[in-house]
Amino acid sequence: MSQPATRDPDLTRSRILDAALALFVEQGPAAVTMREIAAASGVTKSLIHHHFGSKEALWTAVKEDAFLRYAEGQRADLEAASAPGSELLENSVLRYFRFLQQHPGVVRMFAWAHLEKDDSCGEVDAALVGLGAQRIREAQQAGLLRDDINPTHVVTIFVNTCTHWFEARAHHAHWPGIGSDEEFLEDFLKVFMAGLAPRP
Amino acid sequence: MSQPATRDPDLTRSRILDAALALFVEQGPAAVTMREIAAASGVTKSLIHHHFGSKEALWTAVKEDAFLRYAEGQRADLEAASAPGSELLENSVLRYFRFLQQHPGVVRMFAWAHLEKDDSCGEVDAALVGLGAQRIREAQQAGLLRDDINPTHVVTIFVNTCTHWFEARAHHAHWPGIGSDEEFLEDFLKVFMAGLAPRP
DNA sequence: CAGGCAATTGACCGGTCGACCAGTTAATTA
DNA sequence: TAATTAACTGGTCGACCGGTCAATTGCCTG
Repeated sequence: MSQPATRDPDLTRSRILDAALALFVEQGPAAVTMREIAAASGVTKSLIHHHFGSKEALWTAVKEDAFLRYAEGQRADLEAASAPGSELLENSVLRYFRFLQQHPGVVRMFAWAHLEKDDSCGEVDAALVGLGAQRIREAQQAGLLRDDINPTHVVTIFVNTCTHWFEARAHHAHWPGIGSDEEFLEDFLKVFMAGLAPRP
Repeated sequence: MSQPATRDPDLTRSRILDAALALFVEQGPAAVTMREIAAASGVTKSLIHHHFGSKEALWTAVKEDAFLRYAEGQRADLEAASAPGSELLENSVLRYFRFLQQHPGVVRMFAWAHLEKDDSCGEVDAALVGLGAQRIREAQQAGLLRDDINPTHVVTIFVNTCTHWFEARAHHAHWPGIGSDEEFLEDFLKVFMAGLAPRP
């Protein structure tokens, strides 16, 4: 454990956070040891305690960091996409699906947090969901989507479907006749969009 | 740890399995100790090793037992419901939603299995999904449902939505405007059924 | 009723865990 | 440059982990 050329506590902190994130996401908080994290981040175990206090506190910091980055990425995506009206929802689903496809760690992170009943992670995206729901409400008022559905539930439906698709991938692989990511996404979008079309 | 009135290895085994299931579901396999399981099941730690060999083997046995009971319950439900045609799908969704609502442990059990990439649990319900998909295919051929959607994907969509609803309950609680179990179920069914209605 | 065998026990093992602490080293400040 | 503070290290602690083992107990069979 040779000393770094120059001391940089911020860099050290982020190195620890990165290594811890990778291990926690993969094995879950209970299965990871401080020794593993120390080895993976090239730092002594004592130094982790110095910076974060305890394993519990480190896990909390890792979660906060990860969810913050997730929320920022999603918000950037959401604000960049200013396509108006009817295609906005379809694009949102597509964007969210692609995001999870490219960030499998995020899905696992949420799953660990849910299992330990950590509801703090829900606060980070409450604003995002609120914003999405608002846009859906506007589309409803413009007559582009049926208006007898709670807008928040519209968001919840596609978030649940997409998230669980990636969470249970290995499980679903055994199901007869199941298709690829692309085939499933296409089918889901067909059903979802048709289900939300304005009623005659 | 007084000896039981009469020796009954089968009862002992099932007592251990029950106690282990409760603890594993609650805390996850890595966080539970053999000593906890022993205390909860009123049995010595050595006896658990005698009957199951190791913690790993016990966890496997617990999963097999739980998923088997799950699959049996679902199959019974599915066969009992012989309502023909268009209402069959809606009833399936309702039945699945109610089942998860009444068996929160099942949701967590699947989540733990998914996180450790255990795909063996997917084998237990492959047959169920196949059966469900077959019924949907029949409804498609009878013109009761649109036929341009993969029937397995139809099952996957509602399974994902319902499962994740209960898995992420605490998380969603922070989302603005979100409704109760009943309100969400109603909205989902509206979108889902309308999305699957035959195309004009 | 004798004797074999599985169920069951409590004591014990080596190993690893998270945490702590005294000491050293480098940057910062006055 | 002297003093102060914070980053960083290696060693160590008690607790607890999963697993083993010899000994005991009760059931079943011949």
